[in-house]
Amino acid sequence: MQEQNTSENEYDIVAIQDKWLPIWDDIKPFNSGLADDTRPTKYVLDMFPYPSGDLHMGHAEAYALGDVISRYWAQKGFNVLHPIGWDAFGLPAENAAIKRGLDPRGWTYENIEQQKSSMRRYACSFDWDRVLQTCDPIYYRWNQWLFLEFYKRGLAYRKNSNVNWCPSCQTVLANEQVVQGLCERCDSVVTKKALTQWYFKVTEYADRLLDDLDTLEGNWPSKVLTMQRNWIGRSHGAEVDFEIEGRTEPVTVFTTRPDTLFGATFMVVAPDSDLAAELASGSTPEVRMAFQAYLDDVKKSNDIDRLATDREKTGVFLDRFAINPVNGERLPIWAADYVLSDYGTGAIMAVPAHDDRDMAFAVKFELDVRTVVDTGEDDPSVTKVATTSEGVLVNSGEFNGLPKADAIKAITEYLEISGKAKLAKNFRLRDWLISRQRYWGTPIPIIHCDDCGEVPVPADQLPVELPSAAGLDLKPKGSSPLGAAEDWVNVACPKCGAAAKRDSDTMDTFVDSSWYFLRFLSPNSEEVPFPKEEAARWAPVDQYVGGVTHAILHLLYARFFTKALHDMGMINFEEPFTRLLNQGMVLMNGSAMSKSRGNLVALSDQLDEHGVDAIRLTMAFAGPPEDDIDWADVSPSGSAKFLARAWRTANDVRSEVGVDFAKGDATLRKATHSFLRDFGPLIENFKFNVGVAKVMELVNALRKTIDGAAGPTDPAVREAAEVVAKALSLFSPYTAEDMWSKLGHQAPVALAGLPEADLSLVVESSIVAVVQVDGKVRDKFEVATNISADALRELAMGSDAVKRSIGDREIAAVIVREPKLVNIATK
RNA sequence: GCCCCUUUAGCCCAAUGGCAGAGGCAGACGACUUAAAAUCGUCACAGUGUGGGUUCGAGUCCCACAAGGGGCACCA
Repeated sequence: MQEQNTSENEYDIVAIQDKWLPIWDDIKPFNSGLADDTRPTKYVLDMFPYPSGDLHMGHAEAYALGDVISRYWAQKGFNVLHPIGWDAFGLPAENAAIKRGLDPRGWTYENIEQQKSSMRRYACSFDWDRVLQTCDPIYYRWNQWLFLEFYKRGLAYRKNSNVNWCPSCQTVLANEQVVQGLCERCDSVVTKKALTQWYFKVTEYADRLLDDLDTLEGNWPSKVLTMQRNWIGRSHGAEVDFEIEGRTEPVTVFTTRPDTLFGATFMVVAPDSDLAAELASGSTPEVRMAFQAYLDDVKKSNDIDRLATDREKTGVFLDRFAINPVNGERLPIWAADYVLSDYGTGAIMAVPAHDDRDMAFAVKFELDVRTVVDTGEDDPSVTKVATTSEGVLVNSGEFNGLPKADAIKAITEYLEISGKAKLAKNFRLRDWLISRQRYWGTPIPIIHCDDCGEVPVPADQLPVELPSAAGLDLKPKGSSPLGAAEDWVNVACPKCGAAAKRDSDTMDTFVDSSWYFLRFLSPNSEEVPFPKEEAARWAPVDQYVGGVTHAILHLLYARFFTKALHDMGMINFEEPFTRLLNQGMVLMNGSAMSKSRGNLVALSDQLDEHGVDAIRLTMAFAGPPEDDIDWADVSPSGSAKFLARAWRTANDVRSEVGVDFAKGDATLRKATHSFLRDFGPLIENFKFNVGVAKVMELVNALRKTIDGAAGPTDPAVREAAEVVAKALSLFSPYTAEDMWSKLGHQAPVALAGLPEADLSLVVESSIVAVVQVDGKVRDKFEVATNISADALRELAMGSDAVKRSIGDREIAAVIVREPKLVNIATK
């Protein structure tokens, strides 16, 4: 048989892609910045990519899912801001540059161009007029501006502290770069080093960062909320002052269990604290030597040892004594590394009977155990197993008999009168170390002058641009490569004019990503980081989409920035991301894709083989978006097959644009409108996989109608095909656009608008009712949907099958749920 | 060690406390074809990881356990 015009009748995704991409470039359907746009606004944001190489399967999933949401709101008539940019500063660019002897700029911008072109092909609904790159001076000058605003307010400060140090890379590492105590890049054992570094005072916002998580409940994954709560880690308790023999000032300890004060049998101080050094120095020569030896040991230890479970407790007795404020007892003071110098006050009261760690220590060094809370369990002073649960006080003088909560209150209040205690809280959260001794980042806009100290770079001298990397040795050597850029680093002090030096550190790249969502509102402004009125119009982000790997750091830092900017009067909201979706990962045969595992699937190969639309559809259809996708379990060729099937239906329609749908086949119209009823809520609740299944269902119904009695001229066929094209545009925009065109419409289908369901077409006049006996189905019959309970009960009781099933048993109850169900319970 | 999530057909996954199956993959069969591919169509006795409980009724709620995944882990 002779084939007809092939291009007309065969689904050719490559031709379709080539046809529509330039047309979209021309008509810019997703331009969000038109002045006369009166549509309501939505801000949908995907976490921006790091430009390391081309896009991979993980990007493909994340951006496909974000695009479903963005395109959905566009179809619902919203002016959607859906921008994209690049998180372009950072170590990988610098390392690649070192390896190849190139400027990180070249590597970075090449990768950005590569990703940009892949993104366009991938047909995300981005507003391409709002692109930003954090390594552009026009972007990072505002990092510097914000840093200086923070500095003015005391939110940016410099301090000396013990930081993570990789002896091989010769650089400070962020906490997230330390994996199981090893440097993530070279696997060297990470040590601690005392360095003066810049910090952002995140802890000042600890309470608000914690409390405001409640406002996100239901809109963020509960897993992320839990992780943030744990990370901030607020504990309530009391600070209690202990007099120290031979010392004027008392030592304050933080405890969450002031109710156990009578059970304190010793005190422990962090060995690396000033207090420990001072107490030791006031002790005997033997103690001083023992302490110094212990301190050296502790400093040599690393996180691998520290984090080992079941680790033996170590410590050294300082031969000094504290006085228990509740009973005047002398408590020996020990230095031990299970007490941290940077949490609480670096000193604790030890209550071995009711704390596992104190008990382990007491057992090891044969210290007293005194039970002061009766929990009903065996006596810890006998068993040497601490009891930490609720109970009533014993051995606690006038407080005996009080339950835990009351005792905490009573003892704290009792000590408060004499000024020896007060209620207190502590956080696990630490301030954010933002200095990096690296080249490829935002220079810190501070000048160090011998006379004036830290001098902020005046605002009119921003940006402090990164000098060219030419001639600089970027290899890590413990201090920033920028220090060697003589022309750049040596400047006159802005205050006194004397010779001074620029701060040569750069900022952590998490600073860049902490406020980029606001920069999209005016990515090229040289006047302001973002205009207040634009922020009021668009922000906060209505829907944020990204990986759960950023559950703590990025999201916490962005929340901190948002609160700080709020307090600076720049924005009128306090949470940056109203709703959050964490998509899963793309795996291959059960594990993360990697070159070394040999299970890498190249996105570009997949796109070449199956087409963009099929890959995007597969991502959405694979399962719930937060679940991982195992690429071995899904079928991109099946997706392509479905798309061809859907596309063919549009090709088969034989009626004119504007035909009266009301005259169409009732069965198909019902399918179309129940689809319309179900689809929106599914997408809004992130059930994209179910949404795709519903489109498939509608396509099946449509196919059946075209091939059936109603045929391709039936108006309902056109109605259904148009709905399919519009719905499919969220997942597979090329195919949808081509269908829309075949149906006689102008591009873009993306803005054609999903109609509301006509529910009158969906209502059933009759329904199949089920009769159960003791929960088992025994009969069913068709009844009117408006049947009364009595009538339904009557029908059910009259059924022969039901009677047979009941037999001669006595009926206990008849539950009627009209019009669907009757359940007869027997005795 | 503590906390959280998941467990439904060979596989991926649906199912407001009310007939366990929406959709897909793989498979079987049929139509079309000389044949195959493509296309169109037909085909599902799994009793929902295990054991208890609540209920007229449980995949769904509660408890315990198991397996898999994730988070936290000397934070006083």
